[in-house]
Amino acid sequence: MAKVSFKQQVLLAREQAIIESAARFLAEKGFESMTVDEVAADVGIAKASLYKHFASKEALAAAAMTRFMQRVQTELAAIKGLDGATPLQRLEAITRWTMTSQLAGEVPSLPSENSALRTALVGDMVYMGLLIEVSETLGAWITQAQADGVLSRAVPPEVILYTLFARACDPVLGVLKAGGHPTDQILDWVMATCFGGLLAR
Amino acid sequence: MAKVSFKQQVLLAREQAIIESAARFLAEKGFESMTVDEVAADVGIAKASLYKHFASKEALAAAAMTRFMQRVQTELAAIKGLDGATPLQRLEAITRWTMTSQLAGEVPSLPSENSALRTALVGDMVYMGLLIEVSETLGAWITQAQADGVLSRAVPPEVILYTLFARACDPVLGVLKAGGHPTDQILDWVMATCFGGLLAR
DNA sequence: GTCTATATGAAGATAGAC
DNA sequence: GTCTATCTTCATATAGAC
Repeated sequence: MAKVSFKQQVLLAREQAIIESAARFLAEKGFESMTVDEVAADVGIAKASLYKHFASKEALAAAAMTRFMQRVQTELAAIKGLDGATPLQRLEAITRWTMTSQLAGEVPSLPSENSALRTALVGDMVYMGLLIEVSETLGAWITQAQADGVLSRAVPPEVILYTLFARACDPVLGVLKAGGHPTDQILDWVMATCFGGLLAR
Repeated sequence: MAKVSFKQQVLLAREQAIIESAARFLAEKGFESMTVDEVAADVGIAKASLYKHFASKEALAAAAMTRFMQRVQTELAAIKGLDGATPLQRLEAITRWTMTSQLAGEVPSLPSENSALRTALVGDMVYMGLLIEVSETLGAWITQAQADGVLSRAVPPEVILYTLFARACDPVLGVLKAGGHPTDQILDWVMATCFGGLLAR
């Protein structure tokens, strides 16, 4: 374990504060609408100082996305530790967790296909590594749940994986929240439509 | 019927061309990333000329959104004309149609909650009027399908309505398209996950 | 209404003192 | 590393001739 001086710890803490702030703005208004000025102002530092920590707006956003993926991974590790839970229950657990995060304004909205951020992310080894690990964990649960016959076999695992990712950013959550519904109620509804579907059962 | 001179028709056609182009860029890269320059260049006119037609970028985007809503309404009218179709079948038809449009790059991605476009849209009487009409049509089918027992009664009609709106812009479609799957296959998969849910039936 | 040319402003990024 | 002040770019929007 490398020794970390007090000064370095302060710097690291500041860096975390910057990422934290960026993540919130990213969740709130998206990459294009977020400005480096407002992030710096929110943290309470000069913009030039921020640029000492991150080379570009893209790098900053990538750091925020990476931090979120790390949290996902941490949560996945906790869910793996649940003894006796079925793969399906684990999938439901992580989905509910991401939705909760989204309602709390903690999920940076995923960039649209042609975003500058997109390009930066696919070149980010750390982020891509995390993304792959998360995908593999989910993928294993999905195929197992399909084998168990509890998850639909009408669609390939790939489609289920993408759907779960997409639901973490589902705009329906925000609309219902704006409608004044309680959080638990919203979660139940959206989980029901996601897993149960719109058709009656 | 007011008489429309030839000159006016040419202008109207040009205006339609502008809207058409804007709609494509809006679908491709979103409101923030779309620039008035590229729209003007795409249409083949000077930017200043475009501003003779539309007062602002927001107004242009609003026009594109409005045109899309008009198309939705036209499609809804056609679906209403289908004799013997159940409300559920009509809902499935319009959903499949919007997804098809999305894959064709014809659906302007709906603005995130804190967008400048959002503000412009809620103040646009024509757009809001169309949105309300469309919502009422869908709402009627939804409640009827619930009463028939074929659509889930575990969630209020409101949630189903929002979910259908959201699925018209589902990023899963684009990801699967990028993955090289044929359009019909994609439609079947996403329709299945939307209406049938992820759980086995 | 269409054009060329330009004004205006916002935002990403940097220079240079401390 | 942090700051103030500045540079640069680019996108929205407009002026003014035709």
